[in-house]
Amino acid sequence: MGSDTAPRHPTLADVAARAGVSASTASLAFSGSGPVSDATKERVLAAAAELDYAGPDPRARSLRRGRSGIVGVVLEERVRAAFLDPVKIRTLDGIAEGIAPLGAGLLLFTDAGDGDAPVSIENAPVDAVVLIGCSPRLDASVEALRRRGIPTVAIEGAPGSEIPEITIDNEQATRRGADYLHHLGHRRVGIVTLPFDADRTRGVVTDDLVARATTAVTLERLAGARSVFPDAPAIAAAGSSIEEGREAARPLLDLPAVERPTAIIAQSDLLAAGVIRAAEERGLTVPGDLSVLGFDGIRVDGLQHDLTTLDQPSADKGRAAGEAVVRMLAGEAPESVAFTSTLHIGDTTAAPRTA
Amino acid sequence: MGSDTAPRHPTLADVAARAGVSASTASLAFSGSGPVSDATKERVLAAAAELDYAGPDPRARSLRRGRSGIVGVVLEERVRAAFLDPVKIRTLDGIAEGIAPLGAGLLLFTDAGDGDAPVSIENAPVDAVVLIGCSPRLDASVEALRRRGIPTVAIEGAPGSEIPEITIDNEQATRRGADYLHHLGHRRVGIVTLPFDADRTRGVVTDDLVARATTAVTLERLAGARSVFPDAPAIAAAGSSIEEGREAARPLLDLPAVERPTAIIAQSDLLAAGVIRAAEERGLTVPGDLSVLGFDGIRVDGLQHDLTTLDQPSADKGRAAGEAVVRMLAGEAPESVAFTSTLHIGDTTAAPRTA
DNA sequence: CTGAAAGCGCTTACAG
DNA sequence: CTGAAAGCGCTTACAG
Repeated sequence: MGSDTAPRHPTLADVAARAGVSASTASLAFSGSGPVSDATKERVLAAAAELDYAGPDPRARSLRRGRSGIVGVVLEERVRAAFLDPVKIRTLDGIAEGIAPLGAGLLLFTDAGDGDAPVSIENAPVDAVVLIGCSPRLDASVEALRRRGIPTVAIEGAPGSEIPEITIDNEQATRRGADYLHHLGHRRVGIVTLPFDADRTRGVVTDDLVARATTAVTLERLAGARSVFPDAPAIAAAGSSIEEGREAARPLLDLPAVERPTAIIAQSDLLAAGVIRAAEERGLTVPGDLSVLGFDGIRVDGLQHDLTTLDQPSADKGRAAGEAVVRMLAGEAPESVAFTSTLHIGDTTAAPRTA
Repeated sequence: MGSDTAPRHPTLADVAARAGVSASTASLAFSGSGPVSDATKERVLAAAAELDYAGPDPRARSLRRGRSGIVGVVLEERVRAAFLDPVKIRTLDGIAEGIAPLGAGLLLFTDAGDGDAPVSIENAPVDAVVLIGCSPRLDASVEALRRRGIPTVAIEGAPGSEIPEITIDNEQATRRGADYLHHLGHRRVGIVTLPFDADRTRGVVTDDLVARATTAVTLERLAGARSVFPDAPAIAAAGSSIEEGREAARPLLDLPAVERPTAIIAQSDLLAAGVIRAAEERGLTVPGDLSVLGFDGIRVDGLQHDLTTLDQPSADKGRAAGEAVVRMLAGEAPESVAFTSTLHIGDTTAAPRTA
């Protein structure tokens, strides 16, 4: 017990001292952004090597420069949930591609609303942010980022805010799918929806739930379905997963045969896969006894059907968001981008048996 | 043109001034980590609200505190490539789960070797790092992180380094699969491998290539296969993808029928799927004309077969790495973890026709 | 409970 | 080409 305890890592000042130059000069030697003689530069680098100096501290550098070189991606809910959702993965893939010119890192975190977490919307050291997906907390997030002065772009669901949005035609696309079911002869149709709000309330979709909804995507797809089937009963799931779809389908499928829907419109492919599973568990065949329409256009692992669905360009959306970030960071004005989904007719829809 | 141009964001000092307290007190009011009277705290918060202050700057905070609250994940090659690889996705998922107690963000970047990029191994503002997967540049990465004093754990492929490793039984598992093929009666077996080095050299695997290899996983799986089939010809792919597998299978499948392998051992499921596609393009049936063994245990999108493969616990590996990070950050000594893969017998392997 | 001071490690005008 | 100085915005002992 005597001298220094923790073996402190060397700093630029240490390197400068050893090289016999000023800190400014040492800094220049590292950044290369100034006139330094080759001899001096060599001396600094040699000193750094001798001290096992790892290079300028990124924390100090980013404080001083005001930029961190990091682009944030804000996911709703837990980060790991996103890794289980093929749509999110494809979107992330697109973002990574879009921001590639930046050489920036991608910081993933959530808008769980905990501003005290080490990394959150309120305090993440990011130069720009992409908000992904229909988060109920979106308004608060956008506001927090505005206060921080951080360029932001939202993928889906920031209606009314000032930030650029990357969207798809949720309502029109769903209407197109619903129209198709209608043309096939379906009249009793059920809907399985994504969550409406931060609480992710499960169960029958009431007027009240709709009125208090904060998730634009859910509302838009619901409106599209109801524009064709105004009275279609809807059940809200708590998220986009096969299991949630299976649960949500229950009240619809357990109705007496004469009341049971002949078709179900699901707001995501994973939900649709759950609906199909629920139907098959009850001995119903798809599309014989029940037609099922999805949304997304992903391939669902293990699903034996070619799902009829609205194919949306997830990766394109991500890339557009990434490119918007690059533009904003360059001081340009980014623009919102709207993509279009296409109806893919698979083998999970057919005319109803009793048509 | 006169006064201030850029509408500077308010700082803690501004808030303190407006609240009529010192910066120290204002800081305390925000962090909550000190004794401040309720009245003062309220005054500070009110001043902050009036100034639209967004809270302490994370860059300054992390410089001062010495921690960023960010865990880095280093991927080989481009970030977006990882989003296309199911094994990586499952591993990331596991890491996210493992570090959940930290509330930390996950910063994804690559070890592309460009230390001048805004975010790289040399300068990423991270508290700890997980190196994922068999990177040829691993040694350099580990060394850079050691110099920076950043706790590091490697998933696969850091033999000989001082850092904890999360591994699986690559050699033994592959040997188990090869044994199974041998028992089925196969004697002419080909191998399609992952890359051996940073160059990702494609083509016939020569002794020279093996001698210069820097990717442990590739070598271990190769050794496992050759322990059963010492003379098996091997073709290296440039990555783990269906297309690479398809290409790599070509020289093996284009041999005259009497020399053509009756079975191919692929070092990943994606490569195996490519091998199967290549076989079917040539009118060969699997497993009738060719048995195919994979590695990973993922479901390959669009593959009509139930692949015989070595099922490895990717998510578990990620979680173990995340937990190791949490332990290191808590000052505990982490330990290496070795997982075991299991042989899954699907419908892509059978006795050879000429057995 | 509150304030003055130092300092985290670097970069950037500004002189020379 | 090089150096002295200021400051990025905060937090943390240390006094009081």
